[in-house]
Amino acid sequence: MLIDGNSLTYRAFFALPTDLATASGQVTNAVFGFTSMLINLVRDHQPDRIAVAFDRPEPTFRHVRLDTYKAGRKETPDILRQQMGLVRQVVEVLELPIIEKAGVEADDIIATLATRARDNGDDCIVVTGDRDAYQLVEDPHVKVLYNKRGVSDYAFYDEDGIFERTGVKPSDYVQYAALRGDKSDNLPGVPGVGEKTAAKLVNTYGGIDGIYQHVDDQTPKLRENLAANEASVRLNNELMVLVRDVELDFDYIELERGTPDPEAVRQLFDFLEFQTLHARLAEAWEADVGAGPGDEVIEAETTEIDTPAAAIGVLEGLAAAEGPLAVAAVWADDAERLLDGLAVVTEASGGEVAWFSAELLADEGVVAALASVLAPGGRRLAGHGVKPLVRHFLTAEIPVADLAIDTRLAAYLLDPAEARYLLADLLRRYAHKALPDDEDGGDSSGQLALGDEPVVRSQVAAREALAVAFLVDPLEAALVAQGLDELNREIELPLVTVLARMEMVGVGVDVGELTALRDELRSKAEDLRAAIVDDAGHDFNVNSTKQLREVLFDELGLTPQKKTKTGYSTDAQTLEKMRDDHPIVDHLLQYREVEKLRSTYGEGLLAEVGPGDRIRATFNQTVARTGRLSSDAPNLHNIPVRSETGRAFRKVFVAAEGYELLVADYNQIELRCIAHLAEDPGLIAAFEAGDDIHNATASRIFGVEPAEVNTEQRSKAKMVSYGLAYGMEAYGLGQRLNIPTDEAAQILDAYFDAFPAVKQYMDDTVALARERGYTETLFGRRRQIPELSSSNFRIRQAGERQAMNAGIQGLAADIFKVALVKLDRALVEHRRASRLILQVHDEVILEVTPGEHDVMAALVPDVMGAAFDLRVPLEVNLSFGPTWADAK
DNA sequence: ACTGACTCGTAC
DNA sequence: GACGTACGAGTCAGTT
Repeated sequence: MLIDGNSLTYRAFFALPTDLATASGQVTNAVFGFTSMLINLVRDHQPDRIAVAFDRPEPTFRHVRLDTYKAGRKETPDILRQQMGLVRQVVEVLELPIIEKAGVEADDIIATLATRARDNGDDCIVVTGDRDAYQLVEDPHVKVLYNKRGVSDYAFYDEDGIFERTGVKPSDYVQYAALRGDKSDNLPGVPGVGEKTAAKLVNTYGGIDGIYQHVDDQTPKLRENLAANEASVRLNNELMVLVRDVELDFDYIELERGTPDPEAVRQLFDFLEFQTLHARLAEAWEADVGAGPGDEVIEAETTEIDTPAAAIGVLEGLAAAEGPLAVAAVWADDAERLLDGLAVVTEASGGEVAWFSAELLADEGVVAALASVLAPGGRRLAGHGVKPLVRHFLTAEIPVADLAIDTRLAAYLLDPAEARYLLADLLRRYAHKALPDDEDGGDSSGQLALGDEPVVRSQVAAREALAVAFLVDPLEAALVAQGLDELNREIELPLVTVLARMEMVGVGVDVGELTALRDELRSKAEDLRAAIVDDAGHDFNVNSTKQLREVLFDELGLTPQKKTKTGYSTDAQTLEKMRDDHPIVDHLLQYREVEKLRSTYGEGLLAEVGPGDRIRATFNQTVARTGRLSSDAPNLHNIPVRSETGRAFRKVFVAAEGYELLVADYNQIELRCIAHLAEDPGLIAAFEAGDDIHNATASRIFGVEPAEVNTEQRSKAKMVSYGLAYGMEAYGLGQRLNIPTDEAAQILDAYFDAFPAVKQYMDDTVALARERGYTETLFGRRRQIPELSSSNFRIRQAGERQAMNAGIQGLAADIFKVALVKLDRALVEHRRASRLILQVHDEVILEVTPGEHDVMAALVPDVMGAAFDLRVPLEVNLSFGPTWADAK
C-alpha cells in the first residue's frame, strides 16, 4: 500500500471544519482526517508493506520544464501547513516508513514502487486523491484506491473501474488528460474538449498522434482549437506521465511497519486529543499502542466544612500529613482579590477534598490553624496559578513556606509558547486522567460559569484541587527530564511570592495630579480634534482609521506613502513624511499623542486606582515566551518616558507617606548578555573598560579614535546595538536611521567585522535551534520554535529572529528574576521596612524608609550586580526621589 | 452585548 | 518582508 500523504491531508483539510481543534487552540482537522483514513486503510486492507509518500518543497523536473507548472495555486493556508508536520509525526510515531526525495514528487516515487511491485508479481494499492494515479492501474496487480472527496468517500479502481469513470483505459489516461487539461497543475487543455470529447478522440484515433493525423476530420471549431493547442497538449502529455524509474536507495520490499512505542503514541494522541481515534488505532493495529481503557475520569468526594471547630480539626489533621498540599481557590471577582472559598485535598488516593468557605477562612482560629499548616517546615502549597492565593494569604498575614509546585508555571516552563494552560489539558496529557464534563458547573474549559451556586463551585474547585494533586509527580518528573527543575525551584517558584507581595503592596498614585493631568489632556485633545475637523471641512471620527483615510487621501488628495492590510497607512511614521503637505497632518500627529496619553494612561490608570490611592497591577509569570514578566490591569511596563509630555505620568507615581522611591536599573543588560554569550573579545573589552559603550562601539565600527567619534556615528552604533538582539537587518536599520538600505548594510557589515564573534553567535544559535526545535537560555529556560521548520520563507525568517532573541532576552530575564528573588530575600531576612513595589524588565522600584536609605543604596546594587556572573560586569544605575520621574 | 481582527502606540 | 517581547484603546464587522 502506497499512500500519497499530501493528497490525503489536503482532502481531509477541506472536508472537515477548522474548528476541530485542541483545547489549546491547535487546529487538527487535517491531521484528524488523515489519521482516521490511515487507521481505516490499515484495518481494512492489512497491507504487508506500507509507506506514506510526501512531496518535498524543492522544484521538480516539471517545474523546470514548464515554469508555470502548478502556478496560480492558492498558497497553502497556514492552518493546513502547521498540520503537515503533525501528520508526519503521526506517521513517524506509528513507525510507518516515510518515502520522499528532494526534487521528486510523491506521485513519481509511488509510480516507481508500484511498477517494481508489478514487475515482481506483487499486488499494490495506491491510495490518493490525485487522478494522475489512474495511469498506474494494471490488472491484476495495481489498483488505485481513490479518495473522491471528504474522508470516507472512496472508490476502488481496477482497469474496468477506470474505464467506467473516464471512458478510457488506464494506459490511455495520460493522453486523455492531456487533452482535457488539469486546472490544479495549471496545465491548460484544449478549449471545448472536456472528459467526453477527450475520451472519444483518444478511443477513436488511438492517441494524440492519431488525433493530429486526423485533425482535419473534425468539426471546424474543434479542428481550430486542437490545432491551436497542439504544443500544450503534447507538453501536457509529457508532464503528466508519472516517472517510473526514480532512483531510490531502498526497495518496496523493505517498507515494513515497525513497532510503535506505546508511550510515544499515547503522548502524541493525547496532545492531539484524539481519544476515539486512539481506541480505533488500538483495534486496527492489534497491538499495544498505549491506548489503554481511556482516561479515567476523576471525581472528588467533597466535604463541606461548616464550623470553625470542624475546620480547625481538619487543618490539624492536614498539618500532620506529608507531601504537597494541593489546593484550588475560587474567587468572587474577576481580579481574583476576593476569596470565595478554598478546596483542599485531604486524601488524594480516595479523592477526598475539604471545602472551606471564605467566611470560615476569615475566622481567627481557622487562620491560626491554617498558618501553622503552611508555616515553614510545614506543608508546601501546590496549585494551578497559585499567586492570587499567595497574595490572599499574605494579606491575611498567613506566612507561606516555599511552594511545592505551581502546575501552570510548570506547564509554562515546559512550553512557554502555549497560549493557555488549562488544568484539564495538563491532567490528560501528564496524568492520563480526565476532569468530568461539567454539565453541572463550569464550562468545557474548566472555568467556572457565572451564576453558579456555591455548592457547585465547591465541587468544581474540589476536582481542580484533586487534578493538581495528581499532577504534582508527573509534572515534576517532566521538569526534571527537560532540565527545568532547578529554574523552577530556585527562581520561578520563589518569584511567585515576591510578585504576590508586590501586587499586594501596589504603587502609590497622586490621584489629584493624575486627574488634573487627565483633564488637561482631555481639553487639549478636544481642541486638536476641533482643529482637525476644521481642516477637513466636516465632522468625522478622527479615531477611525477608515474615515481618516477617506479624509486624507480621497478628499484632501494627500499622497499615500505605504499600505496596510486594509488600506493606506496613517501611522505616525507615515504622517511624519506628509507633514509639510497639509496643516491637518501636524494637528493629527499632536492629537494622536495627546489622545493616546489621555485614554490609555489618563483614563486607564485612574480606572485602576484602588484602596489607599494605590495601583495594584498583576504581574504575569506565564505569558511572555522569552521568560520575561508581563503586567496588566494596568500595564505598568509601558508608562511613557521618552516624550516630555508622556513623562508627566511618571510624576504621579509617588512614594507612600514616609518613604522615598528608589529606582535601580541594569545598564545595557541585553548587550552585556550578548557580549557574554558571544564571548566577543572586543565587546567584552569595551564593557570592561567601563567607557561609554556606544562611543566605544562606534570607534571600532568606523575605525576612529574614541575621542574622534561624532554624534552621528555614536547614534548609528547605538541603533545597531539595540537592533542586534532583535535580528534586525539592513532594511530595518536603514528605516530607523533614515538612511538608504545599502548604507545601513555597510554599517552592519562593519559592526560584524569589528565584533566577529557576535555574528558567529547569532549563526550558531539559529543553527542549534533549528536542529533541536527549541532554544535554551543559560539557565535552561526553553522555547520551542516550530517556525524554524516552516516551508514559508517569511515565517522561517521570523523564527530565526525569535531564536536569536530568545537566548538574549531570556538570559536578561533570568538574571533579573534572580535579582528580584535575592532582593526580596534580603529584605525579608533583615525585616526591612523598605519594600519592592515595581519591576520593568531591567528596572526595580522600591519604597525606602529614610532610616534605610544608606543600607538600600548599598544593598540593591550589590545584590543586582551579583545576580549572575557574566564575563562582563553587571552595572546598576541607582537613584532616589519622591516620584518615579525624579528618581531617574 | 459580545468577540475577534485590525491599526495604532507605549515600554524595554 | 524587512525588529524581538509585551498590553491596551478604539473601530469595525460579524455573531449571539
